Amino acid sequence: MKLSSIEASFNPHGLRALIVDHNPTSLDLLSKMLQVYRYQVTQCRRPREALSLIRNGQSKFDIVISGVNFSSDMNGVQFLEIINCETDLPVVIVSADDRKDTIIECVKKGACAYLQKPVKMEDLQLLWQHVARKEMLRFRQMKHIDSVENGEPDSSNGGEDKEFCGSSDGGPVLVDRRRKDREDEQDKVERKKQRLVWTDELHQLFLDAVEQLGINSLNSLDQSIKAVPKKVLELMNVPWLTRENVASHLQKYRLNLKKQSGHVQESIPVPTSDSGVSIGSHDELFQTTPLVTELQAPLLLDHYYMDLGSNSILIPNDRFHDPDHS
DNA sequence: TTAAGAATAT
DNA sequence: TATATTCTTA
Repeated sequence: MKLSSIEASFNPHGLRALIVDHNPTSLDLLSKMLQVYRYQVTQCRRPREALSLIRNGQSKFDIVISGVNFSSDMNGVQFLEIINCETDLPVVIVSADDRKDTIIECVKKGACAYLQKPVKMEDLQLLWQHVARKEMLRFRQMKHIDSVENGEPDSSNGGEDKEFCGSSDGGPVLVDRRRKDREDEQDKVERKKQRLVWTDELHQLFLDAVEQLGINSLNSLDQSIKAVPKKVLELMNVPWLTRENVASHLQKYRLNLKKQSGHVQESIPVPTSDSGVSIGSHDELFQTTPLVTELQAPLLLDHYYMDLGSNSILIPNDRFHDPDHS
């Protein structure tokens, strides 16, 4: 594993989060909030369900976000214990319980963070840090193991990779850390970063922004800076979108404008084939898209008007800044 | 030093 | 082709 591949986890995009909460409403709310930052969310009502999801390995996760109070079943602290014993997934506890004892107990049992309800967007945006931290830790461990395998001197333990651990619920579990690490590494590679898809909703926001700014000045002689990526991005107000995303889209948009206006305007040269016939017709995408009504636009506009109950919201304008890009 | 816009890569 | 990334310029 190279460091660069670790750094791929230095942002929330595509991180697979398993969220566990007995209350369907807060489960749903948390899910929506996480999706704003493009976490891949799996919901779960009961800890036991969550455990079997993790154990059967069908779906992999990068982080677990759990409540503490569950009506029946096992409680959150037990759940936390078991997960920590069987896996090295980072576990974040979310609860309205602000008693110091509870918090301390959770941290003692291995919670990597304890978030007070109501959860803030900023809290969720930063959860990737816990995944990254574990990732780097694993990296160090692996380097260590490899050096032991290569017969290099080792001052600490004798290269013991197996851990024996009892669990209150399913009997003892034998974990081969080394094998698991390899699997997880493979897994990490498989977590491809998502390629942006310009959905109708997204494109409509783009169009709205461009329109507000005034159609771009095709030649830069026009002093009033109009539809430039940064401005468009700001107006669109989609937290996970990057300037580069918009720039790329804008480039294509302008190209298509040019093509289309070629039919009307003489001043702008139109690409022609050998036969002198104008080539390149319209691109569907940039034809007049039907206006998206609030009802029709599900997730995306949801982000705009999402009501988080207590204080209505909210999409923070300061987007996450990818350190890779700086 | 930032960001726009073009060119190029995937 | 659509989108991402890199390069050049301001």
